Amino acid sequence: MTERIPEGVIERLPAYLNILIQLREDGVNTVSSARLGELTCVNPAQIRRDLTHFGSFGKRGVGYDIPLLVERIQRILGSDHVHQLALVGAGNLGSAIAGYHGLRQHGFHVTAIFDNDPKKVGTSIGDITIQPLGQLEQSLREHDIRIGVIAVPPEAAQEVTDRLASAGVRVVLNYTPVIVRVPEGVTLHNTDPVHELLHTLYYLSRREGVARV
Amino acid sequence: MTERIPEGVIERLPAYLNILIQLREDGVNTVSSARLGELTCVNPAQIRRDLTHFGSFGKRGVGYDIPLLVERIQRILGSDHVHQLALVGAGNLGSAIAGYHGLRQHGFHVTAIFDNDPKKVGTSIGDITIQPLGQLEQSLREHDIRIGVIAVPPEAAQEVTDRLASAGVRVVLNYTPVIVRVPEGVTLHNTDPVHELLHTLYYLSRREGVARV
DNA sequence: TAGATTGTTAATCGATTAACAATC
DNA sequence: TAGATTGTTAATCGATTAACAATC
Repeated sequence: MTERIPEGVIERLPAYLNILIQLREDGVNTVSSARLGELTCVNPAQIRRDLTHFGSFGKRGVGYDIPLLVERIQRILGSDHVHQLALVGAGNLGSAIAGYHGLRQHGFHVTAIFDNDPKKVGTSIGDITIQPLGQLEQSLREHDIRIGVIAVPPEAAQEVTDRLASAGVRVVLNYTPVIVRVPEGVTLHNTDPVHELLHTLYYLSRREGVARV
Repeated sequence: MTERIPEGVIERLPAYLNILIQLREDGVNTVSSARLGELTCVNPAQIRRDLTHFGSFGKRGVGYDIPLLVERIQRILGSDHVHQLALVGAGNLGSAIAGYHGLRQHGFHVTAIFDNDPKKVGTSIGDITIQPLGQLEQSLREHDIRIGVIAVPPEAAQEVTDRLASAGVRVVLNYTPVIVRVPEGVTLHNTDPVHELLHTLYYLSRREGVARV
């Protein structure tokens, strides 16, 4: 299976997974590509096409077994096992992220939280004790953490990114509005609400667009 | 100019804008499509192509005038004037959003904040006083607010969405992990950090991908 | 067996890119 | 004038979709 998988496919898999998990929670056992297409706003033919990149998971005349498909997609994405995650910044945003239910649901576990506010260090969010920034490198190496989430004030973003990267982090999720640079081999995700709002705005001002994004 | 603009173009404009604003702040006056392409990780030909959908803003042999291009893109997107925004939920996440610098920078103004915790009602975030949820409809109509941001606990997400929509909101930005339904004519944006993490995970587990997303 | 729905191929569609003439 | 870089066309590429045979 050395075939190259198109980006678009990988981007849609989490959307399928979300709906499938919700269906599973509702006790539904089987779903057709037609129904899944409705729920995800994706063309049914495309869903079938997407899945065939990884194998054939359905039963003709019946549809897809939901628990099985969930499992398969999770294995494809790598969310079938726990991923440890370091959170830098324990302000409002950091606290919100640490408490976010969806993370846990998909196998992400906040293992370490850092902040350089002495008032916060030593206190806890959930069951994680906030550590001083100085311990970042040591702690990351100790737990072999590969994913870092940045929720610090903008001016600290680049420095924190650099330190995360040099401590072995492979994926950086940047929640600040600053554009940070990452070294080769590190994947950067910018989560900028404004970016999306601007995008929507275009359609809003045109009185167009019912696009679900 | 009744030409249909491809989605992809509209999605890239905010990225151009972000870089252009940053360049402008750095005092740079002119940029070529080649340089802008480098900074945004977009093919220069594509940038030029994208812009021609709206006119021709550059000077051959010279490049693009940054202040002018910023202005043009802002006008295209509709971020050249202030947009009022209602925030529902004043917990950690809500507070983080209210204090987010990038919003203001792009002309978004948090006009009203709602929460149903009596301890929070009456207190302020920045210079906005938190109102009880009961005042949502009245307050939205009064200020003619078209954009709503949901930062409430998951179980309240759908109800709040419904109320926002029926009070005239046209764009809903959903920060909860719940899938909410919106009526026809309302644009929904889901901001789900897990979605992105899962996407990245795929490349991480394959030791591939340096994709900047 | 009849009905349903997948997996897969082939056709369509649109987006990206390369190339270059226009022009600053 | 020479060099640079746009605007635009045409070629490439890839992704989406329709259609249908396979099969549950």
